[in-house]
Amino acid sequence: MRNEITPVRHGTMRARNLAVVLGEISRRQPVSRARLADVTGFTKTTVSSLVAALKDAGLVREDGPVRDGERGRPATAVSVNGDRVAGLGLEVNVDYLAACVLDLGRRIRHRHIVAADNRARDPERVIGALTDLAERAIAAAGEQDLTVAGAVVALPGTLDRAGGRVRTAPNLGWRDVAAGDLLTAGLPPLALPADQDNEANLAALGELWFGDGPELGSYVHVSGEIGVGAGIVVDGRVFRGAHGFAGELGHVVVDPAGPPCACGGRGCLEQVAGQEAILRAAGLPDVTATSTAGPDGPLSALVTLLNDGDERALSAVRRAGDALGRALGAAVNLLDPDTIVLGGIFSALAPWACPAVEAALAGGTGVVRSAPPRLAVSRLGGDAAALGAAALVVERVMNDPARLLTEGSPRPHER
Amino acid sequence: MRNEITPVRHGTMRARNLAVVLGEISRRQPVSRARLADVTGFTKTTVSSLVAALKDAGLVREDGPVRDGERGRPATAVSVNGDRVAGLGLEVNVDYLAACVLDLGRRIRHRHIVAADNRARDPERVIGALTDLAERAIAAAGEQDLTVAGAVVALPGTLDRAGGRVRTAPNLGWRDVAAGDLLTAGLPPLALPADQDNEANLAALGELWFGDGPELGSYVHVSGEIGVGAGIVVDGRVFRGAHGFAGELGHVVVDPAGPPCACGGRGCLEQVAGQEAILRAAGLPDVTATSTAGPDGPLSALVTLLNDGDERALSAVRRAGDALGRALGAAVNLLDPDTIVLGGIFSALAPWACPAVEAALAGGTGVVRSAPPRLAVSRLGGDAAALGAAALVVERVMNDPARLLTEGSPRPHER
DNA sequence: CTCAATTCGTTCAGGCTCTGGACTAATTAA
DNA sequence: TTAATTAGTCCAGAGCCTGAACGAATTGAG
Repeated sequence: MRNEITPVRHGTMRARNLAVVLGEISRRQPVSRARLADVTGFTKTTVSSLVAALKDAGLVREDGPVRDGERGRPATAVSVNGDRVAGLGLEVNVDYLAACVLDLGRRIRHRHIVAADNRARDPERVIGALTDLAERAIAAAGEQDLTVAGAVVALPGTLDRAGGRVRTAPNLGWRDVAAGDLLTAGLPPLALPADQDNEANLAALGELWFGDGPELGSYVHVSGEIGVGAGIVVDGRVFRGAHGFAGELGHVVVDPAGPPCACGGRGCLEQVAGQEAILRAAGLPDVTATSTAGPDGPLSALVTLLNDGDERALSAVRRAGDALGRALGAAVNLLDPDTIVLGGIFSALAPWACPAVEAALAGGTGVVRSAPPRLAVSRLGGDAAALGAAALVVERVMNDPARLLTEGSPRPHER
Repeated sequence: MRNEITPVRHGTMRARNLAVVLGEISRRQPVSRARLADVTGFTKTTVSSLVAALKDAGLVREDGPVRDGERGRPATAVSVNGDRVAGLGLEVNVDYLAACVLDLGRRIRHRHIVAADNRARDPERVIGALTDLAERAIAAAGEQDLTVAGAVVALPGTLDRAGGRVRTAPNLGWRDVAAGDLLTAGLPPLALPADQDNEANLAALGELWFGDGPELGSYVHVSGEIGVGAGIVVDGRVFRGAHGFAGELGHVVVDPAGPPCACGGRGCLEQVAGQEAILRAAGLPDVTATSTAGPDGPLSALVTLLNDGDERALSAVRRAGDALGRALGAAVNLLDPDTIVLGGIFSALAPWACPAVEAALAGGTGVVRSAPPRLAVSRLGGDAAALGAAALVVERVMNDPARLLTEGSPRPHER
């Protein structure tokens, strides 16, 4: 339970230092060995040795001599090599499947979204279709001479990550599905084990890497589609809580006298600001089952109404924004983020919802903190979670490149 | 912003491994070197060398041979030596000051609480009085042959921990006070730098070490006195958020139409479940300025009424419990703790407040998580934060014993 | 009582990784 | 052409962990 401090051996030391140097290269590229020695505190000897190992693994590249205008021998520029290793991100959502291949240089090399009504299908069938998508993505990566180092799947539900199982995914109708096993069975063996994570967490990570990223600092990323979820990122890491269920913003109660929720509570945020609730309040049919599947599908009608100034639609969105702002007020008091990021359906509705969100937020977060958190809107599309999943694989490679050096054989004695 | 991976050298490796072994000794004491080699994965040689270093520093002790009933050479039992090093915990609160000396074996060696109305006094005077208390504590430690390795101060307000400053402590009337400098100036130099932290965070840590501790896992510890605060502990570590203001449970809005709060919001939990609000609702005068200062002072009248079955008092506490439960519901959804611990004034009121808290909590935390969080009541007294502060010093020694080995000289290149 | 078996802890050679000074390489300024 | 400057490599050395061998202390069988 207590945070474990693990033994360190020479191998561990080497592995960590490889990560240190790789990280510094990524942050400052192109960069010379001499400068790396400066910023890391290593000797030039050590830096040379570490860079050589990274170069052998294809993670890093020499770009040729560079003179800085100063005198002295010109430096050899070292950069991350984006052309050898990539991460695969996968996403299962209610009305689509998505795959995304991201190279070490954080360039998207392949991206594919397939509309599919996954509510109507068996979990096995869905994972089967996802595996097909993954195989095509791996093939596409291979054609670009990229090796896929690992895969992460984004799933809309509560997970038992250690066991590789989906506990419940209410919007998919799943219950205790061994998604991890099903997926690994269908995939060629990768250097890193396949992993899964909550869609909201991964969408938040997608924002970190592809949105306004580093400027955001610590933030809460709201990512509603059918349900309403939030990914909490503190210092670049996802906060998961004790069992991985942190960030369940959708079931924060915003109106104790409100309508009952499937979760057993009353007046959950999801019942007021979820996609179906907003559509209903705006007088639109619940179109989730119609042909316009895929990201942003069911919302287009609502956006049209809003653009036309339809009063009922506007008030529905305002009411949702107010409820969202109040729930976020609690999140701000409890989690102390720098920024709130609106993603999912709320990024499309932001022009109309933001004022209400901001007002409610300001009313609930007092002078305790010096500045109220900023409110930002995500510019990422519907497959933010797939992007985040791929980015997570890339991040893992960057944080422990040694795993790719030892050619697949697991590192000794990790306890 | 991103979590930094720091370079590892031989010295770092050694330092971490010392911590590994010391931690394992603490967890399993008395324990043989052979068993330590088993559980850590180190060779017997390495364990012997690490234990020898810890023994030289006085952190560890050999207890003589022990036969396990099995055959073979009997083992030499190794245990944490609680008789050489200690941590000092200090606490400034509205109506008292406290100090506490805790040895490495987690035994309390000295404990002193002084009632004092700190609202009426200059910050310099308060810190001065605290320094006196600290000096007496250090002297008391010295008489028991204990070296005080470091000190941590618990303060009821928002802090700039890096700068050693109190930003605001509304209940003390402090604003931008350089508490860290004032304290270090008055104290003899210690091996570890003096540090400060929020009272709620440290009270939560106190619960971890002295309450039901390890069983709690991840938990939210409510610690209201004048204000209402919460310390969030995940896997044995305090969660602080981006600026260290996480856990501001007192300013979660529980009634948007409620009374205005000093923080600028309306209907904050503190306005309904804070000590003054409860006393007022129960028809009691606000006695915080009277002579009954010190922990639990102003509450005794209320507890008497509750024991007498006074309907007005009972309903006031029920209403507070309901509000607290609703705010905690949001905390559970966002933070996903195993347990909620009621401390501060709520531990005294628990018999009457718990049913309401539990009911409200159950209504706001649905089936998303498999089991609702347990509700526990702290058995710690008013100086829980001072205990937690001292425990934090001890924890730091345990997590990095090497700092005490190198005789005060700071370790090289920590960047 | 003696000897084999067993377990504990130490000793010593060896290997991995970082350090630090010396050295070579490549360039600019005089 | 030469001195100065900066980049990167080489090589001996030191710190720390590993692993096999060994002495120490005890139990149980003969």
